[in-house]
Amino acid sequence: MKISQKGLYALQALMMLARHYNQGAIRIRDVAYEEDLPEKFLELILLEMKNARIVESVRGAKGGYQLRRPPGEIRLSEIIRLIDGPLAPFGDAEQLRSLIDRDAEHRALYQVFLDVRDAAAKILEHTSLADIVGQGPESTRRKRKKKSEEATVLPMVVHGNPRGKDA
Amino acid sequence: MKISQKGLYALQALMMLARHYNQGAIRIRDVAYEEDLPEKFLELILLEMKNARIVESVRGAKGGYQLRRPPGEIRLSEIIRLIDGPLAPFGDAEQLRSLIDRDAEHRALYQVFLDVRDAAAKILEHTSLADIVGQGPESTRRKRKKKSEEATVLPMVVHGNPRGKDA
DNA sequence: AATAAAGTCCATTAAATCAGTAGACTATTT
DNA sequence: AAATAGTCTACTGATTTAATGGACTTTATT
Repeated sequence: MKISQKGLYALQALMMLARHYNQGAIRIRDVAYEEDLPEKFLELILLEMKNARIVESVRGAKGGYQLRRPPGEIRLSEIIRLIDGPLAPFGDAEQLRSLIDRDAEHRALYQVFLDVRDAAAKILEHTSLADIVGQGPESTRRKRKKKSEEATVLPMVVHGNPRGKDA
Repeated sequence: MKISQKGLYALQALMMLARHYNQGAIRIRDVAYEEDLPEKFLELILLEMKNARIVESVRGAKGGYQLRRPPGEIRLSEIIRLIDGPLAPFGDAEQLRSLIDRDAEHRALYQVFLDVRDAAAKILEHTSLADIVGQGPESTRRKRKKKSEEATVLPMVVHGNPRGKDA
């Protein structure tokens, strides 16, 4: 799963609306200004999220957008799936399961893809907007672990990473 | 992280070479035929993997490609990073860490992205070609868990998935 | 030495996706 | 009626993706 610029904008916009939850409708212009997003592009994004019933709009003067549900009930997985599609790194979970059944030669590879998607899903299904804006009372998310176990992910040693990045 | 068609081809090609490890050089044509990949495209992919020192080539008649290291020492993360870039869903790990430091407003969001990338990295760094072709003796990978705990990832209930896919 | 086999390198391309922008239209408030 | 603000449709330029084609180089075999 890759999160596009558009996906990031969507998440930022919703975080802003979450911060202003229960303060009535917020104008697109204000969301765009506060989060520094391209206004016209944001317009399309909010429209899409309205159609997906994540936000609702108020038209006309004094109009704007607001969340349709409390921030604690909007999970990141929902937003990301809407804007950027399935969480799986290749295809979607359904396809992968089918390939694991049918394609004996590559079964193990697809199983790894599915494991990756499950790991991502586990995190993103359990994290809500409330968890990532300062003040949420209802928390979907289990607390971060302390600095003690920030284990580097590379116990296998050997050969190193040929690019400097993403170690 | 998204795995492209090209990335999948790369993985399939390397699985094939892993299956034929220690059998000398295999022609591009044979890899393409056995894995059903577009031959000319595969040519570019193998060249790229040669430059990354994952495979080596033998030129001229009786030439072909072979792995440069045993299948147990080639991790999926290495291949995917080469072809499709960083494992993080947005930017790379370095960037995310920097954003977590500098962007107070969105810190928690970027931390979630980093958590997702760490989860993917943990799986892909620990899985080698040997783990996903039938016969590998050296296994990098911890065994799959049994059918008992195939836990569905959605304990939060509520609202359901608006698309039918990738549940 | 000639030929065939095989990888290498360079250029091009059609289609899709991405990241917007523009403008006319509709609904609501003042 | 005027001003405000969301809605909808269309377009665009840039980039990426998934290839293809063809000339060139290297090596083995005859």
